[in-house]
Amino acid sequence: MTGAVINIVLKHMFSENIPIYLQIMDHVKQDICSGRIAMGGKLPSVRDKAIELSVNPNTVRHAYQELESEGIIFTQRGMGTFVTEDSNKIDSVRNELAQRLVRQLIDGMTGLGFKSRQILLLVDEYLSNLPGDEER
Amino acid sequence: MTGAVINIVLKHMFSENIPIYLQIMDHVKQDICSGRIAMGGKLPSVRDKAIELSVNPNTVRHAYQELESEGIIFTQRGMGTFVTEDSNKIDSVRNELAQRLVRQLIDGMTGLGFKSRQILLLVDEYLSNLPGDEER
Amino acid sequence: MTGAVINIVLKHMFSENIPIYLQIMDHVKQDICSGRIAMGGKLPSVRDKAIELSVNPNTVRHAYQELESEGIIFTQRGMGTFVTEDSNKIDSVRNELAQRLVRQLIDGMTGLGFKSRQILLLVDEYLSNLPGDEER
Amino acid sequence: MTGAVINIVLKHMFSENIPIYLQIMDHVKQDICSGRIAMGGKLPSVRDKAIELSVNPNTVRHAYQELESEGIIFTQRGMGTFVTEDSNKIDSVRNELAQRLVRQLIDGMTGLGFKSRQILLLVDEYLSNLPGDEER
DNA sequence: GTGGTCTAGACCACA
DNA sequence: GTGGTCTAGACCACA
Repeated sequence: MTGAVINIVLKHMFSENIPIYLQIMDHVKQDICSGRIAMGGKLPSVRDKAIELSVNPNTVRHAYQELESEGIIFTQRGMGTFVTEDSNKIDSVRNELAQRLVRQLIDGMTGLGFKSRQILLLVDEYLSNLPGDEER
Repeated sequence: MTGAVINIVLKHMFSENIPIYLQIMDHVKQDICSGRIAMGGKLPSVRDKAIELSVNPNTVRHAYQELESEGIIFTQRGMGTFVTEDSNKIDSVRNELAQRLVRQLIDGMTGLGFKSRQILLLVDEYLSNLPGDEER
Repeated sequence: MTGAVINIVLKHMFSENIPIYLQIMDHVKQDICSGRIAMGGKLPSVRDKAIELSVNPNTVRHAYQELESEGIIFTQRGMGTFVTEDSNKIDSVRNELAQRLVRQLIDGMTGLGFKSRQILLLVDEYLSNLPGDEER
Repeated sequence: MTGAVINIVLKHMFSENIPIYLQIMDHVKQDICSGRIAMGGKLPSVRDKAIELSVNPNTVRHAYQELESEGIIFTQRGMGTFVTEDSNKIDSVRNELAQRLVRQLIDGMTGLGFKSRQILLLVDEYLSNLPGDEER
């Protein structure tokens, strides 16, 4: 009754407007493309991943299923879920994602009225303020 | 009755996984921030915009209402919808959007394992392949 | 371009969520019931009232028509619009309005969990803070 | 085909001239401020409330969304809608509503030509005729 | 013509 | 089951 009351509903860290299962898919793809999970390596179980992300297991399952149907991961009965060993596949995923990101940036910035030079400058500036990243 | 009938359903050009009304909001913001719609200027009517985008009027209205609640546009009963005349507001929207775009790019690329130098190179390359844009 | 820009869209003083023509009706009723416009007296023309209220003449006309259909005012071709001379009519309007106001207050306050004593206190307090009103 | 057919369309109990979603908002606020729904408690689901009120679910959703944007309630994906746990928020809502009600009464009655003493008398009289309300 | 509200009904993501 | 988005279409208030 006395003192400040704060609403604590600590949940996952996903952006509100994109389906969570899609965001999980992107995360997993990043883990694979960056090598954080090796080719042929084992993914966390649906259960564990759900706990890690504070999300319902169904949501993780949905993401894994989509990734499987895209051929990026595969499931082995009773063993778990694994990254494909097709390096071409992984490369193409990586390229697609990178393409999409760059296109989004430039389409968006152009729509806002920024010129090429200004876009490059802003990106450079933002990168300069990043911590770490020794080997630039 | 005779011969094949082909149903061509030309529809809007929206990305699949983000609510349409949010994409409309971003488009309108871009129109405003780039000056394509002047400060204080009149937006297309809900109905017209809906036709232009091949979308239900309710969806456009949803977008306009959100924009109004963000203070970027305002409505005059029976007269239409207009861009705010508060230039500070517009500037801050522009900055927010630019920030978001750059952050998305860099977070995503970093997650994929790209280094700063590579990111800048890719952006530069993409920009070089753009048509027009004389005054870079 | 420099200095603060303020959005001036000075318009009528009506509450947003109730049709303007209804609010005009209530205002006219108050003018009549309080005697500010005498029984049999002449109302401002639609045109003048519209200007006074910064409203479209159609809206005032709508209000006047409704009032006429309620028998509170009547129109004389070429002469203008006049208050009824039926004092019973006016009394009953006054009672209806007063009833409605008191009921709204008490239903609302009760819904909020206020007790009778608290309601009276709040009303009294509010009245005490009113300016003027010598002859209480 | 034989005999008279009578269509009885039992509908909600809303006043005609105020948008239904606003009336729902007020009702919910009253439920919260009076403690009929506890702080942090769960609101009826959109669907249930719609059935209870004989109203389209979209209308209830509209009301809930506005209440959420006012910070009085919040939504948890797939779980439901809940009352804020910020007691200050609730207090301020309660005060605002009470203020509005009292102001409406007094402005209206004054406009009708009632004096302070008369207003208090009428309110008192109305309260005396209420059933129940032991603990006045 | 212009925005605002409402209904009916479908489909989706999440728990 | 729960909220969110979207379509199709009707009717209203206001200018």
